[in-house]
Amino acid sequence: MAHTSASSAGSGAKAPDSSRRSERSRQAIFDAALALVGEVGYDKLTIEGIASRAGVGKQTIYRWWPSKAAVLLDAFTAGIDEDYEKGLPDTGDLAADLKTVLRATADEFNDHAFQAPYRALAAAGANDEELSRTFVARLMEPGTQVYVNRLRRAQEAGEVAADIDVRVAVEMLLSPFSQRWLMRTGELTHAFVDTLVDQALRGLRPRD
Amino acid sequence: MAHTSASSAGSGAKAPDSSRRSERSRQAIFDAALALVGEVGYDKLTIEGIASRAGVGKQTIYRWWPSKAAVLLDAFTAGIDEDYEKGLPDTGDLAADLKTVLRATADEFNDHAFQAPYRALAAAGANDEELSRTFVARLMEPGTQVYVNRLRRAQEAGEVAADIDVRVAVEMLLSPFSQRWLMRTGELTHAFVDTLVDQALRGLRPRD
Amino acid sequence: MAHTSASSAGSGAKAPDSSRRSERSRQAIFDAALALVGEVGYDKLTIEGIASRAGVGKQTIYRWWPSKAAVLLDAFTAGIDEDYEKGLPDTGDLAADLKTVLRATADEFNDHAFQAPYRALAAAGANDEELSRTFVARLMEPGTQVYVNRLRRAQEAGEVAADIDVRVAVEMLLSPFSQRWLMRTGELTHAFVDTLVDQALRGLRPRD
Amino acid sequence: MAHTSASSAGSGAKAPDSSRRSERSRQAIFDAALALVGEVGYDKLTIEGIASRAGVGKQTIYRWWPSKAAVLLDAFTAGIDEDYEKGLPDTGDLAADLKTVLRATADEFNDHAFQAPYRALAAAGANDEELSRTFVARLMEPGTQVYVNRLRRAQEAGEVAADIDVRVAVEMLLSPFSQRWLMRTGELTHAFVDTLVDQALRGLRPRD
DNA sequence: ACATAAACGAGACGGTACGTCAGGTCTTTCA
DNA sequence: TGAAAGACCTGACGTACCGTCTCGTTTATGT
Repeated sequence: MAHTSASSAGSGAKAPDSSRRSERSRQAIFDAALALVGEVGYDKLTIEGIASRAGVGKQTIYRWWPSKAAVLLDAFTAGIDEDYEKGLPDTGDLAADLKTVLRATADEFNDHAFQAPYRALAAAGANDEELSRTFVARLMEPGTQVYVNRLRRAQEAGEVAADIDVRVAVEMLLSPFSQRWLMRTGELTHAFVDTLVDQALRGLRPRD
Repeated sequence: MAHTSASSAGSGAKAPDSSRRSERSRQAIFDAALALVGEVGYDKLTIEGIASRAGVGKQTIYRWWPSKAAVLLDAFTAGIDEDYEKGLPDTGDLAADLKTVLRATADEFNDHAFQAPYRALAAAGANDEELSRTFVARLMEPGTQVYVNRLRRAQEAGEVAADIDVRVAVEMLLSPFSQRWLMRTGELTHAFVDTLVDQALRGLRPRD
Repeated sequence: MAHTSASSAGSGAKAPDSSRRSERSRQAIFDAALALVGEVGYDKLTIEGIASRAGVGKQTIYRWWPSKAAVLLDAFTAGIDEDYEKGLPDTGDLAADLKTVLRATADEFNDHAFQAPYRALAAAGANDEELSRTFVARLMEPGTQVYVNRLRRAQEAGEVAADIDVRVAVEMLLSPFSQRWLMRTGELTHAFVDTLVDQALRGLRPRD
Repeated sequence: MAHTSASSAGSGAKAPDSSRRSERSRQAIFDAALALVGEVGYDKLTIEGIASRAGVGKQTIYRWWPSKAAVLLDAFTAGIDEDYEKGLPDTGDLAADLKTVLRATADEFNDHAFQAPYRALAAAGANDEELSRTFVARLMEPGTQVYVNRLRRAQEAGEVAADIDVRVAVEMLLSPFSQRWLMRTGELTHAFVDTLVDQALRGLRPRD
């Protein structure tokens, strides 16, 4: 998977030659950024700190990224590199499939190493429209899409009513989850996941 | 409604005498903070900027608040001061009541003056656990509670199935709304609100 | 002895009623100022520090003195209160008399408690003309004058040549002493004092 | 003559790379410091003021000097850079030679542009032992030494008695001069200089 | 293999804001 | 009503980073 910079622009400025880029530095910067955001938090994460920890000149960061948020976004997505192509499991039991996946996701979101950068990026996105578009497109949208696809298939199979807006249905499933985590309004337990799936699916079934 | 400072702590440090506090300065700081966050955004909002705009010494801000986030939170809540006691309307038609209120809320969230501080606080909360607790308790929880109450009443009236977890049901209603707005994953239109309410209620009805 | 403020001015400002002044506070301020200048040095001596140490409001200091230098000057002179009226001893042996007094003075100047405030005042005077006039008039001039008187008497007795400028002669005796101490260009030893007196007197004797 | 920074130390802190130093900034800082000390006086001289006037970041000053006194000392000595190697004139007439030089020095000390920084440094030195050592070594000692050398030569020529302590003799000549100026105890007129030289030399001559 | 040009590490630079300290003024409260 | 207490506005402190800009030093072709 290619990880282009978060800033695609570069209108007038002379672009650096990315073929001569030091892979070594790039990786060291990612490692440093992720380590530091976990240690000191996003607010105290600095370009200087990353450069110093990575054993890299500041200019090497400024040459390739426009902001610390962009660095972190690239670092995080490079570390994820997950395979959305498989899609959700489809055992025929929609509720069971959703519970399986969401329980696993809950465990992931409860992992400390994962929290700091993800939270930081979500927060930075709230105040920076361009960043949030990239964040959503790169990280959130693919994850959402697999749910949409799974529900679409269930809909075709008659498991879900035809007049259901699948997109909204997925949001009803995932947003309470994201919201609890991001705003710390509640724990992400397996019990919560189960209740969420059960109640969400109640409304999707075709009426008699 | 009393708005105490976001930092209730005061462990070892000697607290200033709040009875001698200048109400004039307090109000000027709130006005400046809200105006500036709208003009320059949260990241470029500075304590110095607030102090200067408010015609106030920096120390007067540091004396009463621990961070710019705390200032903004107090400023924002002081400006809201809304009356949650009335609760949601109850015309007997749950769907209609919810649509009415959520459409109005959508309009409010689409208002520019409201966006900047709210977004900023939500974002700051993501990286600062203590702040997020205050933010949730002061701003989000009361708003959520009125929905919980309304649904509880509907449940008692038999409009909503007895085995429904009302809290989760409210989250299914409100989180997609908040999420769309915060992450900019979609527009907050009246059509979206209507679909959301309709699909959410589908699952709540008692089964035949 | 009356200790008027170092700033005699006070042209337009309404003068406080000095008859109602708290002698208790005044003394506490002097004690605090002298103690602190010895502990932290002149540069880190602050009005707030003096007020706090003296258990006194800041305004009580600002009411009666215009600057920390003025406080210190009053504190120091109040603590000295020496008796210049006796004048120098006159045993008939000018050299012996001078050596006796200057050796004692050297010991005094080498005393730590004496150094800090005196140095501080001399330094402050270098940059503040008005203060230096007061400092000189109150502390240096009286001390110089007793030497002038003693030499004048010696001149009348024929021990010192009639065409000698006594004032300059005294400066030749005392300035090397002060200079060494203030600028730390040398030690104030008894040997130095003796050499100084001997060489200074050599030029004063009437010529054959 | 090389003018190294007043802070020779650099014990634990990592020293900046002086080969990359901006000569432009260095000179601008000197100019600003000297101009400002003349305009506002030493007490109101601030690092921020110097930086701003010099068009320089504050850190550029803090990187190279430990205090405003050190800046001023370097600025002043860089501006002097005088040539002590020539020594005092030696026409064979000691009194005339001394009067010539001291009259010129008196004129220099009466020059306004010279006064502010020199006074400031002398004063700062009184309260800061390390600074005073540098001040004396860099500015006062070389000036004193040329007098010592001249007198030594005169002593060898038999013009001055062999048992005279030349160092003390020079102090008797120069200290009254410095003292009058620093403490403002008198004017530095040519008449004063002449009297001083004449009376000082009276005691130096070999006895019959 | 060598020249050359770009990326690189390092870090000085002009700036902005930080959070703290003290200055000097003003108001409130107490004895 | 003088003095304690201390909140207030002001402004400088010394520090941390910002983003830009040289400096030599690799490094990686492309002739």
